[in-house]
Amino acid sequence: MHEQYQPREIEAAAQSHWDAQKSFVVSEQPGKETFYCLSMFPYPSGKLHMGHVRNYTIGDVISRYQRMLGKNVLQPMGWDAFGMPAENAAMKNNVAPAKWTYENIAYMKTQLKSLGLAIDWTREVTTCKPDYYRWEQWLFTRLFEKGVIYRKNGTVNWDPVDQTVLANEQVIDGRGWRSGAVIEKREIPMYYFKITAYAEELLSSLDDLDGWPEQVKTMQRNWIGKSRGMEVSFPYDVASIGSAGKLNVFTTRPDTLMGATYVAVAAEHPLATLAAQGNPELQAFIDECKSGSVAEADVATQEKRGMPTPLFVEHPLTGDKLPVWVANYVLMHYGDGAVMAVPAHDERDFEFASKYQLPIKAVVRTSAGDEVGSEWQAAYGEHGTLINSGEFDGLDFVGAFDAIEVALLKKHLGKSRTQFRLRDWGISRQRYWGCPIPIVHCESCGDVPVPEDQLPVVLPEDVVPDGAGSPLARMPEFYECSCPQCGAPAKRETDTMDTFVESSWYFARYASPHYTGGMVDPAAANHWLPVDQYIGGIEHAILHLLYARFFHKLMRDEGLLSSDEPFKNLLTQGMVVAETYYRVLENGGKDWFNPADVEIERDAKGKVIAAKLASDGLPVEIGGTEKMSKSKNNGVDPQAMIDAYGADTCRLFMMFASPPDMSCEWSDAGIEGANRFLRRVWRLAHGHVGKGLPAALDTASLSDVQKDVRRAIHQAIRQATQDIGQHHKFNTAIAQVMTLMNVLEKAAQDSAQDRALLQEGLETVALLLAPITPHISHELWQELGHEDVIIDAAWPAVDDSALVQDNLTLVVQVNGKLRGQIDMPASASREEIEAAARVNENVLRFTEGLSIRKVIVVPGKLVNIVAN
RNA sequence: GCCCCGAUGGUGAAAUUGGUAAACACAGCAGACUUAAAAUCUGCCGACCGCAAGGUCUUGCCGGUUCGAUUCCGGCUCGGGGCACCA
Repeated sequence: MHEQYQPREIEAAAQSHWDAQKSFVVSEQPGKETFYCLSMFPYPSGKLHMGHVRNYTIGDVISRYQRMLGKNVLQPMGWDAFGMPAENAAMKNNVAPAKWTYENIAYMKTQLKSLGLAIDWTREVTTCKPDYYRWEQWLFTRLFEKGVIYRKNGTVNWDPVDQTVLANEQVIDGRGWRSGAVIEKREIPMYYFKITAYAEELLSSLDDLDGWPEQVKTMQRNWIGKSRGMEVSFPYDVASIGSAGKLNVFTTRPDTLMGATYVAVAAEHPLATLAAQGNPELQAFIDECKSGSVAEADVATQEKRGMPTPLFVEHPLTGDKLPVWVANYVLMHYGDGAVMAVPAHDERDFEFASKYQLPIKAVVRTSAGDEVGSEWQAAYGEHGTLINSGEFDGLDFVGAFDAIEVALLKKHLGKSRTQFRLRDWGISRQRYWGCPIPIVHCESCGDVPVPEDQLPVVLPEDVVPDGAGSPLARMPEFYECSCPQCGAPAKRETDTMDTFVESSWYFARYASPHYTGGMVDPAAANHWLPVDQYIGGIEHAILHLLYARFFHKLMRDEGLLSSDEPFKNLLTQGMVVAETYYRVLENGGKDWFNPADVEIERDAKGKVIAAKLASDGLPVEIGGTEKMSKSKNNGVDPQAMIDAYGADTCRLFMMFASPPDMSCEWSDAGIEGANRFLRRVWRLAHGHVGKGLPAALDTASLSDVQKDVRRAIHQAIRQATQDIGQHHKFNTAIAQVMTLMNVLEKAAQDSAQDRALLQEGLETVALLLAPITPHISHELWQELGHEDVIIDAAWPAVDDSALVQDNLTLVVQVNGKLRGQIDMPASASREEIEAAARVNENVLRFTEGLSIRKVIVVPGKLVNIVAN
């Protein structure tokens, strides 16, 4: 055993052993319990970032721990390889997205391997390869025929200068990021997944996901947004329009119907279009509403504006004339693109009505009273007893809901309805680097799905996009084809699919990644699925996880697999953040400096007081900790850290810095500390092994001091097992091992028994660290005299007899304040504990002159004496 | 704007069910070893008062429940994630 800890050699040796033995290649083994551990696959952006290192280390710790519990563990990896960054890189460097992507994959794969992850690389999946996406196209055609996919118009960001559709991310302050042109909303035909048909199930089966964080389930429930309300129809004023009709709205507050004072429609609503005929002013307003991005955050934060139309509708119950307004806060795609406005009981309506002097009529008695003042109060939105509502006066919410429904039904002007906030999933993208949509447009046959024997529709890989629309739409060799049904000349669809589609089913493909007979081999899929543990960033809490759940149900309904949900347990990891440093430029912008180039100045207590740039010695501003990003230039390159300290040190630091679901702050000093700890472990083991391996431990004849050491060993096992196995709190598990190391380093090494105890201690350290720092543990295990390898060793078991303690220290409080401690035999009764506490010197001092009202004894913990 | 989450020493954090706030580290300070440096080891380390024993205060802010609140409840402030074409 080498005297120094040499991570480079140790890690290379361990990794080549695993490679040679194919240690992490798994196959279905009937009868052996499976554990499918999956980390969200990366987008091959160029090189690994710290978020990847964190994600994959967490997954690896769980995988290796489960393997030590004796399970058949599957941990696969792949590449979410389609997406916009490849097109951007292509435009910047004049290189084809395919080439750029494949090169990135090759490099990032070497990086992942250097982390020593227990991955079955034979199952690698790359979503931009035809053998993957052909099954996505196959499913598309099946779903299209079933009607689960359909075509309708959708709204997109249109850049009028570049003549192209932009992603929300590419719209900055309402303008195109490259052209600077004001963005317009434009309607184009798209394909949609009918996810709303699964809304009810996506909602209800959340209740069965016990292994998911409550927070994520809440977000999904709110996103799906099931609400019970009323569909209400407002008949048009025939005379003023020259045609009759009904304006339909949906409301969750039909009890406030008698307080509706106007109705508002979205700019895209047919009624708005109708009203704008021969009304240039209104038309101008509608056009203005069409500028800006389609992102809801932009729409919802813009100033609420509106314009009256000359139109009126009739109140369905009173027959009163209500004016029709066009308002920019009404969303066309939610409900019916129109709302009934009750300014007295809805904050947005209140704001709008106040701005445009529309009437406000209170119809609910709230905790704020019967009146509505000039300032909005939260109480106005409460449920309460109806007032000013004619025959409905005095009814509560439920009573009014029912009575108003009866009244509306009688007039055929409304009925109760369940509404979802969830919208169908539009997947058409006018982009090149994505999976082609397998549809052929034929003049006589319409939209024809590409037959199975003609799949895949292969994406040409030698194309360099230029940012002006989709290149496929300009490639006759791609789009010219004949109709699969009638054989006439036809045009292939040139849109590609949303990249969320690929990431919605990759977890199933890993079960049978090379299967050529279908999307998945049902036997393999059912063997491995559902995923036992899924790990990824919290930023995916809604969209990706909802789409993957949806796809799983689609595949189930195709008969491809039998489970209802894809991910049994979910762990959402926090972000990796780091300090930022900048200087303000003359133009007011900021110049960001990488932490690696900045020197820190501290005061006597170690508090950071200033920072300067190493290269010029001049001060820089400290910008606070933020998510590692290119824009803030605060990224720390994991490769540099692995090269300098080794993978084990990086993994240990990452797992120790904070629990996985919290954000994790990068610290150069912290990684030094992690490295120091591994060197300490190595040094202790080296000293121990150098003296020859000891004989077996005789647990029956331990001295009190030796019992203390052994208790420390088994306390560490107990705690670390709980922390890793149950709570995924790797930071406290590591702290336990550190505490154990502190004990072992101080323990005697004189007698054979001492040395046997140290052997047990060091084996425990190696085993408890094995999932976290697998390379050093691999090496230590051999040095400690084991023939087998540590990845196949069993996780250590707690010897309860080692934990027994004869005496306990209890805390004594007076009125909840700590006043002393008493040592008591573990067997002491309540009465004995209370008696001992009462005569404690400090307790007597603080209870002098007071009478004791109550004594609370918490066994094994404390005594609280209540006195006054 | 809407939904979700978070806030504890100089720093990262810990605290089974409401029961000793600050475990384990990092940084810092003092010392040992060394010709020196590195490495390593030992001690101190929330704030304030005190020679000390000890005391008072302290978990973003305000209030409540409780013998006892970092933990539960109500109301704020600030920070983060998501908002359907970033992945």
